[in-house]
Amino acid sequence: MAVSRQILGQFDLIRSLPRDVLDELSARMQLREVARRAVVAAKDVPATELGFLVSGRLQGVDFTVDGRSVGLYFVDPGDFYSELSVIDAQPAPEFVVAASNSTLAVLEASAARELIFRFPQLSRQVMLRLAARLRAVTAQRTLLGLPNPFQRLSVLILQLARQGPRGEPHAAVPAPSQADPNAPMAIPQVPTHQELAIMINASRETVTRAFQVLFTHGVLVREGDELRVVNQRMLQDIADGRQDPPKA
Amino acid sequence: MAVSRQILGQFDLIRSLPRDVLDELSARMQLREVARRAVVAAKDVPATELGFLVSGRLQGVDFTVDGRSVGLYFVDPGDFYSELSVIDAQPAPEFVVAASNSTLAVLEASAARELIFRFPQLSRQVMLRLAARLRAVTAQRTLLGLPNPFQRLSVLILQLARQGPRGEPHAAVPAPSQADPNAPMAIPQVPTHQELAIMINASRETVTRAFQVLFTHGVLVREGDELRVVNQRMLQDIADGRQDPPKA
DNA sequence: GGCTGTTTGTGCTTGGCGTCACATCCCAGA
DNA sequence: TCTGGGATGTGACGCCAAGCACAAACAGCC
Repeated sequence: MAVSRQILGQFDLIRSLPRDVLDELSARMQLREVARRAVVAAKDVPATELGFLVSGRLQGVDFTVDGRSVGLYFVDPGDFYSELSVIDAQPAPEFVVAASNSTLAVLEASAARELIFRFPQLSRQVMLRLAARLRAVTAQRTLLGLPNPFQRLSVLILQLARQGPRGEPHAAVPAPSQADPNAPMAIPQVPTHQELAIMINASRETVTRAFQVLFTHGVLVREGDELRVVNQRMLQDIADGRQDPPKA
Repeated sequence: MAVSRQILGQFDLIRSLPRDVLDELSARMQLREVARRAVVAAKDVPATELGFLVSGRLQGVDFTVDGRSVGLYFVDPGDFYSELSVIDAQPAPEFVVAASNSTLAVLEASAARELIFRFPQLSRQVMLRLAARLRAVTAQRTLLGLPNPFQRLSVLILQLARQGPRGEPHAAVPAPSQADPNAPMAIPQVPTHQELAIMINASRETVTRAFQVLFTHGVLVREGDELRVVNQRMLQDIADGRQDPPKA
């Protein structure tokens, strides 16, 4: 077998398939090792295979005109990737690179497509994944549509604090109205100012200065690697445009 | 029957289902008339039904903080809508309103969900729709990430000229590298400067002024309702950041 | 410990773009 | 034909944020 049944069992997507199908998959899939920084799936090229991450970590990234990279989402072991390009056979809109040394199991695109549509359970999961990504990107688009850098940063902080540790842009973000305004919020692994700046389409210095203001107003507190949101209401008010960003 | 078989036959999505399923659908679906401007599906609320447009026209819209509406996509007769919220049972990220008086056929959400996952053919179509929307939104996000308003406008013009008459953000936009640089490009129904301004996150005046520059440099020509792209290369160069926007 | 590269903080200057104001222009509808 | 409302064009002004330059803090790593 090219890929052991044991490994296939790691993946929610295909775990529960009938034995004979799993056997065939096992034979047709390929195991592959990639080093950190390796490009796992190229942009602007239709994916040739659907990938499953066995171990390590991948990241969806894109590049701005000036060559900076923008992190879009992470892929963790047990997850799959390249599903968009596989299902519509169009060029991928982003790169997938290895964030650390990783082991992949890949299945040829047309076989993957056929498999996905044959089993409703798979269709369902892939569809939910697409839906989650659609929501995440929509949220990003809304954010970038805001006029004020300060406002964009506020929205981003709230988004990051709501969702898991590092990214999971796939996760559905609850609407502001649903969020408990008293729940303590924190961002465990704060991205660098530079990274935040790219996400909100602003300069690094602007982010730094905005943080200064938020610190001095006691809206945020830095605690080691963690960023705590102390005054969530104020942040929300700025994000919603109900309140102007404090000058200093 | 609540909805005639004849009407169901209009919809690619369900047209080819078995007779007995169609009969059941026919009985379970509801026909509804809505007036222009009516809200067909609300934002931030999970959809209660999957909708099919029989006649008229719908539009997906969102609102900015200052109350302006942003057109996201259109729904034409034969299309369906609210699929995102139906399949993941989460609140809808945008409104769907009637762009003109319209006739809808609706199917209760859980029934729709079950139907979609029962027939691979439906899964496939819905998935392709989601994929197309994901690509469209991703393109928008990329566009808004560009630093220069002039650059953003150039990208938008190229996008609009590539795709159909009025929008179809659902349509897959070919990558720049694939586009024939000699093919004459045009935007048949130019949106107003105000609308364009919102799409690229700039002010109306900035759009006007940018157009002036493009006209005087012979990059664009206005021809009645149509906007022709004369110098596609220059537009592309500006869009890709290879060339600075001309000052005047 | 030192050394090097990355991240953060801050002042200064400048240009770009948002905003206001008003003049046209265009067209639909009375 | 006139008229009013929306779309467009254009000048003037002010301010915000980008960009540059550099200092300081910090993290690895030998």
